Amino acid sequence: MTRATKTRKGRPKSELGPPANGNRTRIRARNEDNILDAALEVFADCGFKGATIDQIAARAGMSKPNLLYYFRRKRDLYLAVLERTLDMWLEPLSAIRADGDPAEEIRAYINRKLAFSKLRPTASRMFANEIIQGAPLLGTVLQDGLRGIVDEKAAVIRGWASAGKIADVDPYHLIFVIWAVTQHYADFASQVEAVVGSGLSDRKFFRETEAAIDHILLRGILPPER
Amino acid sequence: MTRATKTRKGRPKSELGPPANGNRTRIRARNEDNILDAALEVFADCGFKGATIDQIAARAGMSKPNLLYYFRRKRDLYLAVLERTLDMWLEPLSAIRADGDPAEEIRAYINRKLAFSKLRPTASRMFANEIIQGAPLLGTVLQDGLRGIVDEKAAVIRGWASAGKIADVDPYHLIFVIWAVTQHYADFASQVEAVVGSGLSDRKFFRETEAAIDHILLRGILPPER
DNA sequence: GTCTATAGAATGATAGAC
DNA sequence: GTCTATCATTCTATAGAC
Repeated sequence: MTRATKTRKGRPKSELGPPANGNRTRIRARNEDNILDAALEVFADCGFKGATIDQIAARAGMSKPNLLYYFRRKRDLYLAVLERTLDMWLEPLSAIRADGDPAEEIRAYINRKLAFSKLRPTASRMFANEIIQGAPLLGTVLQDGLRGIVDEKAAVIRGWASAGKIADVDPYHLIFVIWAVTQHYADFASQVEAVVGSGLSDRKFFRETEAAIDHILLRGILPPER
Repeated sequence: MTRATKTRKGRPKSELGPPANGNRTRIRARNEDNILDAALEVFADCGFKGATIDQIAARAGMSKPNLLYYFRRKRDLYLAVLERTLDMWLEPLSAIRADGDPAEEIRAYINRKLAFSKLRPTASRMFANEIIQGAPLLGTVLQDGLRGIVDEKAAVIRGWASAGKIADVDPYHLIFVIWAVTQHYADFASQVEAVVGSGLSDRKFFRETEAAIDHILLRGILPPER
């Protein structure tokens, strides 16, 4: 009775306005980009339910019905935004090379992930919002895409640990720690800003953050002379 | 024209139902607790805007108007929930002793914070939700209470570093790293669960997590023989 | 393709009986 | 203190003119 999953036809969802008779205009591409950019900001600031189509349309410089011409439903727009940035979110992990220098590969991974937090803090916050609430809309989409690549890279790191090239730490926890630390500076930027008055967009603060994280995760905080 | 900040009288907000003529019943205390417990769950799962009073009332086992008898506005309830758990959130940091053994104090702090993530994951997620969106409702309440204690403990940690008792790392970044890592296992539990199939409520996984975090943050991941 | 107008649903909050 | 009934608002989404 509840759970009325309405007309779910076999069509590729979350896509396109009316099936045009052959038009793939440049104006469409530009408007869709504008909408996705605007939606990212608003969803990150307000969450899915808190964001309104009016807000997003205003920020994209168009009317609400006009926006709904490109994305028929709010949920379609939400998922389109997440999917557009998913590759960027995964890329730093994918780039880990099994044949590189272990410590240097991990340091480079940390730095790539921190660079993502600097360049795309809004995308990071939107993902964080979705995951904190249990990924109710993204569902298994992210999770499925995630587990495979994480397992693969965890095996690589485990190999390094077995060979004594790095300390013997659980590779999954190492990955979680790196995610946690690097994303913290994007997701909780308002708190960081409130405490120290700076964020990653400040070049000096970014360098200090990178140095501190690299030091702590690679060398720990015990004094040099043990 | 926009921004119609309506009748904001000088009354102490976020409090109590009708100014009773002297009743401070036990039933009130019990109902308020039930409501706050239910609200915590729903706000953490859905965010402020996504949560509905109906949902919270149903989970608390009462009707919507009855809930609104105790908390006149949704926002009042939201802030009451956050305030009720704020002390618990800050306690692990407050407990750091300047006269203890530095490395052991920091390890104990990490473990207290991780224990909080295990015992109160929902409260952690609700705070995370609020902060990710820029703390629009909590405003300066949390930030003011936070900065003082953080500055104080950062000075303690800096003293340890200057004395060579721990490595020379920026104390603020060390605190941020500890927050990030320990809270990750509560806030992003759905992601952790999706990747490794466990969470902090699993005793074995909790011990492994604690060991891995302690190792990485205290000793780093470079191999023992440098 | 873009707009105005509006339908239809959900929800925060109140009134008033009991 | 608790309930039913309801108002008023906000919002998603659609219809249809241009």
